[in-house]
Amino acid sequence: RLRKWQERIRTKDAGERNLQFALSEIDRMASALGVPRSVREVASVIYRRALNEDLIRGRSIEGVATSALYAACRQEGIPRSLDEVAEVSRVPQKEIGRTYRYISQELGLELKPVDPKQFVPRFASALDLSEEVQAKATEIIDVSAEQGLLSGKSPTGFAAAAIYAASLLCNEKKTQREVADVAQVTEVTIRNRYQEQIEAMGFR
Amino acid sequence: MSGPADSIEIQNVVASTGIGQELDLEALADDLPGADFNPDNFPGLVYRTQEPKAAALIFRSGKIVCTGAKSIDDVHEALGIIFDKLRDLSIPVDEEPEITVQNIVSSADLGHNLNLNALAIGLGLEDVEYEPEQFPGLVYRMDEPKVVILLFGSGKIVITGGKQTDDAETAVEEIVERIDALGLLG
DNA sequence: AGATTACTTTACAAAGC
DNA sequence: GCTTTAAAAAGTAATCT
Repeated sequence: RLRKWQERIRTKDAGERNLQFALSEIDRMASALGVPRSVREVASVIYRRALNEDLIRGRSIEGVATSALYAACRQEGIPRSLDEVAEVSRVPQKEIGRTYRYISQELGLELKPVDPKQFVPRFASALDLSEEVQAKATEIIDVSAEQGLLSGKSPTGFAAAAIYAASLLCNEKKTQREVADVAQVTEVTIRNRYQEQIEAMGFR
Repeated sequence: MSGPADSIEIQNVVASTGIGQELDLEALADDLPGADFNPDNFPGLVYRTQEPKAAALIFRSGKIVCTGAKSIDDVHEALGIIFDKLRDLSIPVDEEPEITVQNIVSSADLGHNLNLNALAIGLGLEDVEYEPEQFPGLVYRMDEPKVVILLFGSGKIVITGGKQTDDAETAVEEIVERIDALGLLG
């Protein structure tokens, strides 16, 4: 009985240490990504829920913690791409995506697909673009999405192309390379999306 | 009436069987021209048939997995060729080993572009996986028939997980009905 | 700036780590 | 969980000319 008692304490301590580690990792990654404190708290709640539902069995703590943060960013409307999250995590992108899909399903998060518009303010400010360009990019996304061009396309690539197009239209030109770098997509993707969007806008 | 169901094409059939006899894969790898056997990588020996085109994974236990065939008839034909090759090597093979179809992969065309965003919400986020950052297709798990459907913006779809020949047709009729009910089918 | 090749997702069996 | 095999869908990416 004494053994059992000691084991319970040991297990409890180990669990407590794991939880502390996960929460500190969420904090570290959130800082590196520059996400607000409120999002870290949402991420912590998601992680604790995953822990209570026993979703961590067979998965790495770091993987679940990273996925919780990725999900929290989406839930709060300030998404980070999987690439960005993977950069500050020690878990490979593929595992983060897989774990996210799993906890999202099991916890019934029911997050809507990422809206490309939500990347515009962050990408545009990283490129020192004006409010005018942001508004134009947002308009381009709305118009081209309404014409069915968004289905199956990566939200970051879609946002990047719209920002590139808007920068040209507003005479604040950024090169495809510059936009590609902040959005973590290739110039080829920007070129392909840009052509479709310009046509949808009735330009060209 | 030509509808989406008429566009269904079987792309791949996965089946399993067994010859009821243990095998020495090292010896078989030497006797079967074109056989690939890397036990360090994978315990199965890989053997490909040209006509019909298929790939078989042959295991030490005598169990065999056949994949890559374009029809159930092709599966039987390809496995028949393999059974005969083994018999030619004086390996006793059951008269008519039972062949079980494990999975049929089909493609089809709904004939209209799809708004995957609206579809994800309309079909119910709880049954749908749509992460365009990771993959351009929307993943829909259907209970009856029990299949998984990948839907793309072009209206082209993939149906997989079915074991019956008509699972794909039933699934296509069902998904068309559900999409239409949402008013999301052109 | 193309073209090519390759990787992402789904399902499934097999034997073994 | 992973390993291997096959095939489709469409998007993205790396590499070469």
